[in-house]
Amino acid sequence: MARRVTLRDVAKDAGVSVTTASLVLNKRHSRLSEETRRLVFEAAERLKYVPNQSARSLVTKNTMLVTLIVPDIENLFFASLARCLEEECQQQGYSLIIANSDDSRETEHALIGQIVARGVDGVFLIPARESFGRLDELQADVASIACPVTLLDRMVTGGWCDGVGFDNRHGGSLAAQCLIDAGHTRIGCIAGEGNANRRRQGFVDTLAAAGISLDPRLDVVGNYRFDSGFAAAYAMAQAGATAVFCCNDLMAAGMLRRLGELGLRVPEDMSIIGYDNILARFGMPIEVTTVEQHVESLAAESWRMLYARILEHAGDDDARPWLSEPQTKLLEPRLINRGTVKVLRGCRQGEE
Amino acid sequence: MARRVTLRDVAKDAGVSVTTASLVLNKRHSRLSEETRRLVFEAAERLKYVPNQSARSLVTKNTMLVTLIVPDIENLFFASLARCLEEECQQQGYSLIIANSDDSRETEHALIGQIVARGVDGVFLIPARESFGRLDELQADVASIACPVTLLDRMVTGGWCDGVGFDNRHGGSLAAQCLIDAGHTRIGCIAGEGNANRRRQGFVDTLAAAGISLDPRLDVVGNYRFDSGFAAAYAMAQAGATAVFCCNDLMAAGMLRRLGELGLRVPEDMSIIGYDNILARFGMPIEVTTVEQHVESLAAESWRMLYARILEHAGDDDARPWLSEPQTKLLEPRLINRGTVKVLRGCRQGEE
DNA sequence: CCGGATGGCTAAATCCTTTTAGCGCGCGGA
DNA sequence: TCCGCGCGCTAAAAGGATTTAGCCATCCGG
Repeated sequence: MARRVTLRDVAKDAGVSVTTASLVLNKRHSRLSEETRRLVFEAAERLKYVPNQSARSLVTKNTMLVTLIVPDIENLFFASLARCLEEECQQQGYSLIIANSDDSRETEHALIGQIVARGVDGVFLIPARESFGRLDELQADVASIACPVTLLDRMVTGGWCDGVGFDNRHGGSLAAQCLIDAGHTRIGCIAGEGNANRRRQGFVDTLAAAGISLDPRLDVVGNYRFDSGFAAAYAMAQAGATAVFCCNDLMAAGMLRRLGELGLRVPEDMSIIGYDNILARFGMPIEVTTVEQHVESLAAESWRMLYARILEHAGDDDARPWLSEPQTKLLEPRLINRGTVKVLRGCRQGEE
Repeated sequence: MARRVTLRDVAKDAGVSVTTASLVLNKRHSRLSEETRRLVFEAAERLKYVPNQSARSLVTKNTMLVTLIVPDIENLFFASLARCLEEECQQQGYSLIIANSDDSRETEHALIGQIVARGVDGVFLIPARESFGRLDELQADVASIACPVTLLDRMVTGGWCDGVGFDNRHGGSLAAQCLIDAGHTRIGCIAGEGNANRRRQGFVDTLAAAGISLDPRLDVVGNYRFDSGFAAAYAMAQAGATAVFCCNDLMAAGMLRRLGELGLRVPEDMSIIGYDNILARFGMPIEVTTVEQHVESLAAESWRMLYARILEHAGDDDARPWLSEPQTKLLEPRLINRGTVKVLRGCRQGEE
């Protein structure tokens, strides 16, 4: 293969030393004449010089690579997140390696091993579900990574690692408040493991504060997928719920569909609140009142945090910087009203 | 930062030369005593040695990185594909960098520039929509890449570059045959740019061969998204179609939903065929007869092709290997019957 | 006229591996 | 005795950048 153009070639062509060429091209022109700079740039241009990233990494010790470990990119929320993160990284010249842990502790462990070997500059980690109960293993793995790590969306409040996520309890409470304000009292909820459960918690607490309790028959466990919303719809309607809080939009979509099949109208016969506001991004403009998690913000905020760490890390010769004082940032979700919550007669509030 | 353990450290610890250590660890034990090998392995183990990939890349000239340029990872089909490709690559020890072109020619161009700079070992490229009409630019970009490139899903039959995709015309023809066999004659189609249009072509041709023509009012242009299926449903029903071919499942889902709202039953009042069979992977088990594109096969096949090229490429000192004779592989889609096509009375075929 | 500062540039060291070329030794055959 | 060979191992080069230390003029102030 025709050898690639090296810096030496450029230097020779420009009639200067390799050092000078490097200095010019990296804009480190401490004291270089305009003339010399022009010569080097022209030579580089003419020869179509592209620096060898491996060689550069070898000496600068940064690879301009960031890894994202995601449980499953085939999850709409994570797909969106990956998209936004990639954009953020790209803007600063970093490339994003994406790897799926498949929610498996073992796979996650293996991937982290690879990361160590490859020596990336930073890591976004969305812990696998299987790591929830195996915190010590996860921590050990993270500790073995020689570059900054930021936890995303899950397990972010541990305080042992940088983390950015959403305030799920507060999101649940927003949903509850919306239903309370609309005068609902027979309310259902379909939750699920992890964050969904936190949403449910905020939801339940807020209802309780308003003197409303969740009928156990209306308090079901979902799986974040369309089918569990679909499956739960009938029982909800049967049990006489007037409103249901679905802990993500996909379950809400399943429920909407099933209700439609059952001949029930939303919101006339049943009010629905979803969570995520992710469907629209995928060309599925399901009209449902929902608690939005602004993915762009999550991506921007976490990159900001990781990038800052990467910069710190570069200029240090001692300990792991982010072990010093891990940061946690919780973003606030926001209710988006799309009219699938019916205001019950005689229960209007706030308006005269 | 505590300097990472290098090969020199291992060698010193094991009491051998760096060369020997390298030889042992890379399993190139041409002629090394069992004893020496043990020593080196133990030292490496003890010191937790991890080779520096940058240094290795510098000399071996391969980075163990593969890039996937995808128009938009927030497209269900591409998300699935990315997932599968990542798995394939991972298995051979390669990491996958994912970058979104956003269907923009300019972004694609910029990304390819980065690829050249980073020097990855292989590239999966799903061309941006904007590149469809600017083939020469795309070709120039691809030619500038110094490693094997495989086109995926789009523009794969050009013959100027390796490519793997599905036979879209044939897929369309499968859909048509299904409807013909069921005795439908007033048939609608919602297509779209690119592959959808190829599917439509196969569909139309096969219908024509059976003496059926598509009413122009029933021949609409979609955008691959839920909403365009949703929007087209009413017109289809109005115009008296008994069956509609939706060129992807998302449009089929939109149509199903709208038909439901209109009080029309599927398949009793309207038969529907989708395309992709992608929704189930995302937890949306929409029951619709569809033409399946087996994503795993696409991923496996394209990785096989790319990997073979990477191996060729490694051992060559001359021309670009894949310029010699580009390969094209078309995979066959498959009809999955899920009962959303009604067999019209008096038109049964094949069964007695 | 001299010493020191400064401007413009470069030689050489360094980063860490892989890989090539070959060294020294013991042994078997001539 | 000597040659050649295979074995086990290693010194040194190569790979392409960044970075440190410093050289040589010129210029300015005293």
